[in-house]
Amino acid sequence: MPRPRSEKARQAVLSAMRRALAEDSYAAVTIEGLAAEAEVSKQTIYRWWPSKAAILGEALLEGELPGADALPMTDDLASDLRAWFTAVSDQQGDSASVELARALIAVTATDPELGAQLNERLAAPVRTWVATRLGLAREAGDVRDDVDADAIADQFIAMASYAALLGKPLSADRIDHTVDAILRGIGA
Amino acid sequence: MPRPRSEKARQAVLSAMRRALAEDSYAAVTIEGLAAEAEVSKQTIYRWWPSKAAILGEALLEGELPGADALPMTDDLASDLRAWFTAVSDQQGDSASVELARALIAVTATDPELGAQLNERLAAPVRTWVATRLGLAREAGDVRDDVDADAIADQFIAMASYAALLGKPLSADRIDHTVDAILRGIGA
Amino acid sequence: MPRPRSEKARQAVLSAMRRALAEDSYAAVTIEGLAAEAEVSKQTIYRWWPSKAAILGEALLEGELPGADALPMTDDLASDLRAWFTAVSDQQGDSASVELARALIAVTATDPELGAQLNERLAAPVRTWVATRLGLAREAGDVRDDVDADAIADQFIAMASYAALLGKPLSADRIDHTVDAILRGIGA
Amino acid sequence: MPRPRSEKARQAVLSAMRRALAEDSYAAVTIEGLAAEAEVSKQTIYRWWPSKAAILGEALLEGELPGADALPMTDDLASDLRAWFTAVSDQQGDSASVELARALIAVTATDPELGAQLNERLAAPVRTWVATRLGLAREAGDVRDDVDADAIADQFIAMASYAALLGKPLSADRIDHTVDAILRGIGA
DNA sequence: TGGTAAACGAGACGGTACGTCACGTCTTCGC
DNA sequence: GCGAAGACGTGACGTACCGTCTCGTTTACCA
Repeated sequence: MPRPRSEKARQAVLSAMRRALAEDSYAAVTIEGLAAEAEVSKQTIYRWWPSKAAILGEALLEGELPGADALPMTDDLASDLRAWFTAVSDQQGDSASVELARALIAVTATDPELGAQLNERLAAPVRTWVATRLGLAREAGDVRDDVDADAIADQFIAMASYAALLGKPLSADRIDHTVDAILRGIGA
Repeated sequence: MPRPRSEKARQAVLSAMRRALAEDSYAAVTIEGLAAEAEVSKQTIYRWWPSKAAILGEALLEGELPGADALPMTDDLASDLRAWFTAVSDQQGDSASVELARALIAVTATDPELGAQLNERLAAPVRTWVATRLGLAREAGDVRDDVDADAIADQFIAMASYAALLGKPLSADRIDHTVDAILRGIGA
Repeated sequence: MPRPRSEKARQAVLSAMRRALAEDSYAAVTIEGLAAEAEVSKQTIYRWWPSKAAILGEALLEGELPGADALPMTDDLASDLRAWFTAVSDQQGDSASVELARALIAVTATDPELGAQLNERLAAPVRTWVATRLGLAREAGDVRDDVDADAIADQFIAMASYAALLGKPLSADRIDHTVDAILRGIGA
Repeated sequence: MPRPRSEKARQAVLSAMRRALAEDSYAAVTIEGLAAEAEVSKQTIYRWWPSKAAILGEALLEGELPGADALPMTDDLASDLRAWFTAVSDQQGDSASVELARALIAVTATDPELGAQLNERLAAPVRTWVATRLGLAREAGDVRDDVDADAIADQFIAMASYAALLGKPLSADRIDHTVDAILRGIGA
């Protein structure tokens, strides 16, 4: 019966979180600051989110997932993999994206429970893409039967995360090398 | 005639940091708490370290580096790689090691500069081990000439870090799969 | 056409105020708490009362005025005065009454304007009683012509208030002493 | 060994409390505001005082006690009493003094325990003055043997408090009347 | 007897102050 | 003269109420 939750306030907070991360490290973001930036009372934040990390989580889930939006599916496996790595690498040229990724990592390092949940959700698209794409390749006889798609996907995500963490996107050369080695590793 | 820096105090602080990390996340560790735990004044800490992260760095460098102490060098490449991944995976069964690794990641996420320095130092042994071991294998004709040892090493470290971050050590099965795929990827 | 003000809600609030004061100091009473206790919405309170103090005022005016209900009027002045002081002193044995009196004092200390209005109303019966009783005594020749009834009444109220404030009701002995001295002071 | 408590900070807080009371009611004074006004951190206040009331108490004890500094002791009892009431009445013309007195009353209404302690200390000089002065008068035969000095003193303080609370200082006329009645009441 | 408008409960909202915690700096004194 | 102890100003924490503002629901009057 009471007044319904203000979607405006919710979006303002999530957006403030994204803006704050673009300028500061996750550790430097304060709830006080978010409230001020979003022109929302602290109480409103505490009413709806249990922690700073939860706000980040929601902001991530609503926003574009780092490295999970470009899921190419042509009929050339090599070029698809290269395309994904390249997209990730390009995205890591944008500091806002890098900071989002780092924030996600920082949250996970501090609160593995929540981090795992977020990872679950953010990695899922990549995992299903890899599974689908490799499935097709296997049917085409391009890939071994015993290939473990999840292992490959985790490997991709690990490499992307590590690159984001250190702020060193994979170079085009290294992407080529890596994709070649992977293909040889899983090829029929 | 000044009194020289107290090595005892220094060790007490580093050890307090290690003990604190065994019980709490890096973010939950406070300088105030370290000082109390180490029975050292805050001033002593501030005199010798510029930040909490620096203490962690020094503690890491003095302690055993996670996943960098077992660098096997037999004449069987496959078993050497498996041995390394297994050692890392075993070490990740120990929560203290995991927390150290997570702390390192958290620091890097917050302060990439310092994180990169630490990473440099901690990853170096792994990188040189991979370079040396693959060099030998290449001489033996077991590995392609164009293999990029650093790329491989980074891939290893990325996978180990990601596993530590999520608290999900690689299973024996996945290690086998992964090593097989890598060998196929880089094999002559 | 509209729904009329709910007398039930009004009484619930006033009663909640009285109950709250029986357990806590006036400063510790909150409108939020009153609303919950009275099972009334905050809005209903704010619709009908401008302040917490106003609720207290109404509660006081509806309830029994502390020290203003026993206004004895026999033909023995000394015993009448003793009776009043004794009644007040007895009432101050009841903690609920004391807290009501303290609340009145607290309101007055914070908002002298409103406090004066309340005092006006609550003290009026005492003042008229003193005026009437002393008038009779003067006619009987028991009391000087120049006696200032209001001054005497104020003195009574001041003593009662001070006793309530400190939680030290006048002892029987002191009442006797005081009444004797007063009678000598105003006696013909 | 540590740094000793800063007397400067202490005085700044007490003085800020006195200034704040001169402008607002005690209830409207906030610790936050005191800290800002005194240019002192909240922590410093909380380190040394358990409550806002305690600050007021210390401020009162260090400052001039309302109505307790003019304790006349000539050889004319009537004029001494008149002098005291007049001094109190005059002091109540100064709004700062009135607000201090009201604050004291407000504290007592909220926390009778602490209020009683403060009252003890602040009333003591008056009580001893009354005892001494009436003692002299009794020796001179001006006053009855059975007079209860404490009862008289409490009566004085009650009247002064009540006047301060309502902001209605006793008029010269009423002082005369009152002192006359008291003298008749206690006179030999 | 059904419409309607105010009063109601519930509670979300932007705020302010609370009392606590840790920060990084400083001052004092003892070893 | 280093180091412990700890006071200091600063500022974020998470909580409690403030007074205002929607929300649907309920209910007394009037047509």
